[in-house]
Amino acid sequence: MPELPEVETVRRGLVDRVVGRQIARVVVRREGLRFSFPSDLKTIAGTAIVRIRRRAKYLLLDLSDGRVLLSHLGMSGRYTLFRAEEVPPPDPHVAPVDGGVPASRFGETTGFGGRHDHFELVFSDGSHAVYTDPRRFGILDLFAAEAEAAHPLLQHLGPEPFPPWDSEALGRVLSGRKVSIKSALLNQKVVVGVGNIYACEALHRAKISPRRQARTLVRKDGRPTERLTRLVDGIQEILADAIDAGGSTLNDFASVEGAAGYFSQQFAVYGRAGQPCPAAECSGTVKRIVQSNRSSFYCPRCQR
DNA sequence: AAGAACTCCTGTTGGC
DNA sequence: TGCCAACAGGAGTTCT
Repeated sequence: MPELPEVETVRRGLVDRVVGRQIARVVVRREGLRFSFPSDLKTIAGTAIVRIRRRAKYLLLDLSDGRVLLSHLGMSGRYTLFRAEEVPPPDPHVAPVDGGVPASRFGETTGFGGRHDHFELVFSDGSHAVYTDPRRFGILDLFAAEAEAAHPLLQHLGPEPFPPWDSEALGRVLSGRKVSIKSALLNQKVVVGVGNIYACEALHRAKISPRRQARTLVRKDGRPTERLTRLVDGIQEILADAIDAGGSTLNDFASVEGAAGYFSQQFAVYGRAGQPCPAAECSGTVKRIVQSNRSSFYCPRCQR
């Protein structure tokens, strides 16, 4: 589910509700997600969350003892926050897990003790943050702040898709590359934060075929083409629109759950195979193809 | 070396 | 109605 705008929306929701809180306890309900949970995860008890940053699609929670808790939502991860008074009553028929909050008979719907609630942070004021991830593609890691720059998941990441990043920067990376522009956009070494959906949408806005070779967007002298300029504009516009859409629902803690999902307005092409291209003056039909094992949606008529 | 394909997992959807 | 294959999604790993 989450691409950069969704992760940013979750970050903002968490900032409002957990920055400044002290972690009283960590409840772990399974071994790990994609990777095992860090063996010292429970040692974050007693620290406070002092800041929450985002890098690419990673959330970075700065702890008061100088360590960083890294969280990636994978494809189905979400956080649900409960105030102390919202914690559901324990079900006497269900044994507590890990000495933590007993599973509730409401667990499946509230996020408490549900089958995919893998860990939770219990704060000293009695509130909770529950991490739920049915597909378990998420990642959790813990390391000292000084180790961040060399972290294997972070050190090879490309630039954030916002200024000063621009078409010249993107052009330098794409020069000579034969890979399709769509696949290039999904490569986090090229630019971070753009996932399958927004890559399709940005290419549609820029009227560029996802099949076009990346190198054809760069002139021989290394300068960006008009297409490349349109593409960077398209990426930045759609990400900004999506963040705004997420932000508009932030009052409600539901957005922290990720329930807001992708910003709700209709996508122009994503998931719309067989439907008419919504671009002005275009009479084409949206088509679905597979690139690098991922679905691409585009209009062969207006996207060249 | 670059690019494509495969892999992890599970809930949902579409076709027969 | 029931069964099952296909699909979705991020990114590390493996293959070509």
